[in-house]
Amino acid sequence: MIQQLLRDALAEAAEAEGLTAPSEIGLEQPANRDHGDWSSNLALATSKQAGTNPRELAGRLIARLESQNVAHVDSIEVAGPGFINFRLHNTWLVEVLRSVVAAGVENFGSSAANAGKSINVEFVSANPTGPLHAGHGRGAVYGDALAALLEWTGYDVTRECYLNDRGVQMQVFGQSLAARKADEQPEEAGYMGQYIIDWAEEMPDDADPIEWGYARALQDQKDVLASLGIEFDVWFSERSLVSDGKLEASLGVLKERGMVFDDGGATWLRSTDFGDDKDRVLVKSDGSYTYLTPDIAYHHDKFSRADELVNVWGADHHGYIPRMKAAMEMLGNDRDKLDVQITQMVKLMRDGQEVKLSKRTGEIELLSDLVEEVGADATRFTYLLQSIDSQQTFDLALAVSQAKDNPVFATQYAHARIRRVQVKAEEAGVERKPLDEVDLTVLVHEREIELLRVLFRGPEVVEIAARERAPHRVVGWVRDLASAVHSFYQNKECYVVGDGVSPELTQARLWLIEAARIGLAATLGRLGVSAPESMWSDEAEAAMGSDDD
RNA sequence: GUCUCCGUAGCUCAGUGGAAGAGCACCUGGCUUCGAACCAGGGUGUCGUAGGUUCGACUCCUACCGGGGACUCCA
Repeated sequence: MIQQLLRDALAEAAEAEGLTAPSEIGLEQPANRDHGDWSSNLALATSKQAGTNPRELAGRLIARLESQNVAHVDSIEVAGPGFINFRLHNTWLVEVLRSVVAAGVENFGSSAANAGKSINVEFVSANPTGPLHAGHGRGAVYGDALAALLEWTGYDVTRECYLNDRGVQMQVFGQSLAARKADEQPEEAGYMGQYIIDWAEEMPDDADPIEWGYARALQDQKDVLASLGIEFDVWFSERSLVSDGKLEASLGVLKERGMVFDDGGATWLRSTDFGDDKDRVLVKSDGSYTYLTPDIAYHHDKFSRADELVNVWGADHHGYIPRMKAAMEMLGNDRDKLDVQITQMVKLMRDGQEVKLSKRTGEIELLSDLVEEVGADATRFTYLLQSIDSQQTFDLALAVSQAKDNPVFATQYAHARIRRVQVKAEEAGVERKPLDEVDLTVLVHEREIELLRVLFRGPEVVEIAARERAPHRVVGWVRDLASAVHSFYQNKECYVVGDGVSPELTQARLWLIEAARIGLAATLGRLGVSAPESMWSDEAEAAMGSDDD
């Protein structure tokens, strides 16, 4: 690995200067290529220790480095306030290509960084009282992609969805269905959406509105999630916490430990003792539980099943975090192992107009409508485009655009273009020789180098994205890769097979595009987006074929 | 009032304490379908404001300004 090589060399140089190098020597690929291929801040970090200014120290370190004759290194220079910049021969990128091909689509970007650790990712967890809307979609796709990212880095991942299948809202849901069935308006606090009217019509006369509605809603949610390729390992029922006694058990522990008190006929959790801004009611004065109580039992149960927990919640739940963390701490769990990711709101735009998501008014943008309109790939990719920390505008027109200003299209198209070249090469009778027999050092064109440089960054991006819980970083990277593929493909000096291209160059470029294809297919696959063979539909392709005649 | 997210190019947004970015839009040139449902160039910025920490801050800390969201014996 090139970084290790350079770090070792830097450490050796520092030692020769009598310096104690930092445990992790700073080394990065500068954004600006005028600053070389790799850059280290070692001199800046140790100049105080050396008792000299960074630039002078950098000069001394460079003299040491030059005498080491480090592999791949072409030249070293001091720059800016004291950076040590390395310029490398392209030979180091040949190793990148080999490692990508060796990993293949299955293993590209994967690591064992978190091997042996289990993690539970809970997401969606929408009330089973209605269909999922477009706002839920963001959390659903984010959670699923995050789970994939975590698997990529070695975690044993459980995808889990919590079902709030008991309590007040289920009663209200059942009453609303029953009211509509009787052609009446639901009571004021009831569910007003059009779907209640539709479902009430479907509901058999003798059905229990709550149980029938629960099954109906759950199936509806499962169907739309399946259409997005999302499947859960565990559907966890809130009712089961009551029936198997886990709710009473965790409440009992809290009582035993003096974590609750009675006031006004209600039972309160002393959450302020553990960082919450108010105490919270667990058992209301009418004897019923609040939403929080079973949820505490639920999270305590999850802690018994996984080393780490991730919750994906909507922005309206952020205030809920301190009380849950407080309760987990009271029950003896490590609050820092509960990681809550908050997704900010999504605005849907169609024809420049905002589409409202309000459940109350019934003006609801269903996730199923969204998927039907733009397709599963575009839905997933678009949701994943930007950080969940910022509000998102989801442009329905852009998501289906068949042009490169649509990031989904541009990225998939890059894969299709590579496949087309590969197929054409085969049709022309050009066979790709085994990698060992191919001279990759002929890859020196700027477009080729750029492809390899992007590919090199891939695994590191995956690692950062998993740590930061930020799938959008992988999306950013795969867009960069696609862009590099398009630049390569469009460049007339970069034909893979052609009259002016030597057989040696053809072989090297066949492997180059295969490496790029691996990067695209592996990343898109993990994000749950397809890597198509062609962007044309079968019919369009047939039509084009006949045009050639 | 308290908590929280956001504030970076005209717009939409990336940015891991290290030397300000992408796409779109815009301008210039190219492109008779060949691998062009385009290509090559061009950046226009007090990184919301003011302090602080640091050799170094878009990044960390504090306060303030502006916008979104949340505060319940609701879920």
